Amino acid sequence: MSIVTRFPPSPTGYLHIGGARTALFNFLLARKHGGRFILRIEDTDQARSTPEMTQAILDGMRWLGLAWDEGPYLQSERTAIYNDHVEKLLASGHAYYCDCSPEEVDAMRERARAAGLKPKYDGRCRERNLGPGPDRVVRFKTPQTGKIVFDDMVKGTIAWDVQELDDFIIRRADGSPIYQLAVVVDDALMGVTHVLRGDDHQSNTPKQILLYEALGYPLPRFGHVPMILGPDKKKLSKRHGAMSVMAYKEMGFLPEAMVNYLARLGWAHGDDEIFSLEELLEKFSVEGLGRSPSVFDMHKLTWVNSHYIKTSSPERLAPLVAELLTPMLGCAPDEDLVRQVVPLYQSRAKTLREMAEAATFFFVPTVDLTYDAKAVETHLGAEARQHLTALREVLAGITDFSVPALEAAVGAYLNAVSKPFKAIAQPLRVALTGGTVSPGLFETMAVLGKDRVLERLQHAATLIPS
RNA sequence: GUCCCCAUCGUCUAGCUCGGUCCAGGACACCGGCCUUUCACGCCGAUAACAGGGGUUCAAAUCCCCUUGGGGACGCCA
Repeated sequence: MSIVTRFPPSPTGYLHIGGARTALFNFLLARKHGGRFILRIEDTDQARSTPEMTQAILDGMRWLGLAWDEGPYLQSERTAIYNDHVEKLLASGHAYYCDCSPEEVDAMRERARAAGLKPKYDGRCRERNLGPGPDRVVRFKTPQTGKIVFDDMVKGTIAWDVQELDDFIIRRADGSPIYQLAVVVDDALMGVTHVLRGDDHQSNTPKQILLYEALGYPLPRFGHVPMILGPDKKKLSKRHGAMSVMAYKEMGFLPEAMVNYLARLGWAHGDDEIFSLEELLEKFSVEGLGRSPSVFDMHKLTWVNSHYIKTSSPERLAPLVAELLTPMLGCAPDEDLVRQVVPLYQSRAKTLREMAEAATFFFVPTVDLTYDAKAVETHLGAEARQHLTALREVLAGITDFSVPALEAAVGAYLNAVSKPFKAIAQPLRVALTGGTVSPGLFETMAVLGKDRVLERLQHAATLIPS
């Protein structure tokens, strides 16, 4: 049997961490078995759905590399299909019209809650045989006795007493379908065989199973993955900071790092930690999914990201860093220079943004270079001035600015004045970079180039009071 | 409140299906040390968990029950 999965986000928000992980799992499940992965936009709530969010979700999916095979389908364009099904349900006696006002229903729920019972609609319109009319919703006629049992792909057998359910609405008074109806109809019609979704949908499953049965459609397999929690162990939400997957792009995370981290949140394959998308395709299986909620850990995400930064080619990283650098510099940096700078930071930066920020001194003109006052004060004194001036002459005399040549030249100077490298390292660094932290000095000088090195040495000398 | 689900280091987790090989393994973080021109990287090392209580059994992290704790759901949202 061919597997068909889907990811059905609601365009009422961005593609967030939890949604992205669900999408990933569904993508992997389908692709691993040569099946199809469908993207469907659940915008039946016209009041809260926006095209901008749909676009944002698509952008997020693309950034992560989660290519869908079908869709995106828009539920808002399928109203007629849902209505056909509502009519079928009405005709077969599985549904009925109800004219209770929202206030009346609220009151019922309130009473039930006060009595220590589960808040439910009491079914008072069940046998009234109401026809269509304004302000009338359609409710599903939930069986009054029985159990619904299903075998969850991740949690095993789950059972519900049908008495926990009430006659839920399947079509609004304005004629639009409710989620429960729309998902079932679409999943059935689109041939979805496996529904992997968040835990928060677990309680919807019995209702949906009832709908499948009433409609005479075959049931898919359901699987509910636990929620992703914030550091406070509460459901991850905006309170916990960046939720949009694209926000992580802005923060300098690589999509492959995001995918890798997300995959490991709630899923494991032995002790393995690093997975490319290809490896995930090969190793993913629902058996590896965990049953308990997991906490989103920025530290580990960052570590995964630093791993990919270290192992990616400078060619891959350079354009991404340039993109981040542009707004910081006010203009696009020289791509070739970026390519030379990136390797110096691959083991030093944990995010691309960090890399861009740390490397700005390579790109700003010497006159605009910011010198850290504290650094200048502690490292640029009278003695430093002498060394820097002398070093400038030494360096002016060589044409080969390769790392070994620079090492040799500086080494010879140090020998002549019998000083250890330590004596000039920090002054040199401050003079060249404006601060006390940078990649290795010789690499830095090599990339900076002769002209700018001499320029900065001269400029730095002017900062030292004589 | 009612119902559903869950429960191994601070965090992600392996182990649980087929109880012994687990005085519980890996990773991140944290803390030490080494390396060293700064910062990183790298390497070495340390601290750290089977929620509690009952069973079953020769033997339980692994099976059963209860308690506690956590999460989710109870919408004319999805």
